[in-house]
Amino acid sequence: MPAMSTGEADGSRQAWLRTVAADVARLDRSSSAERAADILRRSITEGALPPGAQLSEVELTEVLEVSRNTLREAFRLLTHEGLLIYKLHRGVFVPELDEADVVDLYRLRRVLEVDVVRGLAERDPELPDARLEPLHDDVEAAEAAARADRWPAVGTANMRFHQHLIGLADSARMDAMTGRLLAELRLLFHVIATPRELHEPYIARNRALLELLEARRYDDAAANLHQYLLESEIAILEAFRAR
Amino acid sequence: MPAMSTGEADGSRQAWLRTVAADVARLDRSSSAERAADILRRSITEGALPPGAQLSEVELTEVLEVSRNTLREAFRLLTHEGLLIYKLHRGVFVPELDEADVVDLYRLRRVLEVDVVRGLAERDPELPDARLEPLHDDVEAAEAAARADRWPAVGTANMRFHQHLIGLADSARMDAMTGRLLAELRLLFHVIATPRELHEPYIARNRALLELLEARRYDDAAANLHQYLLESEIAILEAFRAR
DNA sequence: GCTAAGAGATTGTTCAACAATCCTGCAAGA
DNA sequence: TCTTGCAGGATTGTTGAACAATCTCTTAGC
Repeated sequence: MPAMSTGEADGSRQAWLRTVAADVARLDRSSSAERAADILRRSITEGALPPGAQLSEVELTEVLEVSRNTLREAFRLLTHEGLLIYKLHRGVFVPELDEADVVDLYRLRRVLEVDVVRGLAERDPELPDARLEPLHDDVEAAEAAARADRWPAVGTANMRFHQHLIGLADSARMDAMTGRLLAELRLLFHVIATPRELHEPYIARNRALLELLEARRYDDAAANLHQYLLESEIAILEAFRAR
Repeated sequence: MPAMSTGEADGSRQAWLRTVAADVARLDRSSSAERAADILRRSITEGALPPGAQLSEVELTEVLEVSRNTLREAFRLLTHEGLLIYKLHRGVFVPELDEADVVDLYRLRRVLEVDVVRGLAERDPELPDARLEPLHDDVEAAEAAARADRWPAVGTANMRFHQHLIGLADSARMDAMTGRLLAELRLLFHVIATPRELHEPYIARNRALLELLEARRYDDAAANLHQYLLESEIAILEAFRAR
């Protein structure tokens, strides 16, 4: 640990400590179970494993080159993210979400995200512009992906935008909950036939929301987001019924 | 499956199917890992395993009479409930929550619980009085436990009251989140010396809240609950600093 | 007193085996 | 034809032992 003067640079030193801690955590996360979970997570969120699919233990031990016990630990990890469900003595399956799940997920998204934005008003001075940069990057990533006609990437950028939005609240538990909610939401997207119609509207709405945040108009932003999520829920429900 | 006329009794048949499904789920939950997790969960929430304690694998395999693999699966279950934390190559520990965690937990409680109560207004007709009965039972259980000077039991009844309150929203995900939040909250209670001073105020407040709900005065109930949780957070923070 | 090497303990992972449960298909009976 | 009961095979649940990787604590050396 390098010796630094503690007075003026204390804040930057804290920041540095956090980045190092994040790096260490990233290195440490190299357990076989979590690596296997990473691969399965991608397969599920990208749709290679469709809802309702069963994951065979023996088959996956060969593909992932891990033991059955380690694989089962990976299953548990994904189970608690909502990406798999366990049926005792029958195996693990990719969940099949229905309309009630859409309503449930969106209700929680509205509650959490709107509260985060509204809560920003009370601590405006603490929020430097730099905190909004990740959101900015996500918006531009979505716009770039749309120009390249890569709609799944647009969806991914949209997810990140909302995850970063929640991140503004500095609440570890909200971050974790949102991670789960968005992962489950991705499960829904795969049963929808037209990704373009689904994801395109979000691009402009995210940018509009970001501009309200940058202007520090938090109440307007909250109202905007509330309406945004209500309409988004309706759109998904409709796409879901039309599948 | 008994044959029933599908016309008039369709609603009650659906209800019956749900109760059966719930019974089946309850029977199915008998895996060794989950049983071990149940025992450990109680030990942690009741304080037998204090915050900071390490759980040795070899020791617990003997006590719980399960293999190391099964025990580790139980650890994973509890890890994702927030009742244990994994440190790679070092083992599992009971988390030590600090003041920031109190603030975080209460922020989420306020967001979720207040939203549930406020949301009841929109579906008042669907909410029969019977739905409030569990809350009623919890209030009376708390009052009885207080008369018997059993303050930990008062705390348990209080937790159940709030879990049942969330349950009114019929949201499986809110139920799960609340279960986690309240379990973590219990972790905090054990570092506080005076359970009576901590739990006593909740008894009357819960009853007052219940009466507002029974009177269908949802907005008043929501405002009451919001203030209730704000003050409760302050009380816990003070007790925490004074430990 | 401080640093560095090593022994011992603990966790991470694998493998093979057996028990318990589920699914499938088939045959017997109403 | 439809239901019921019963194998048989396949899959999951659990165990125990073994070895590798990592951490912790003690001890030796400066």
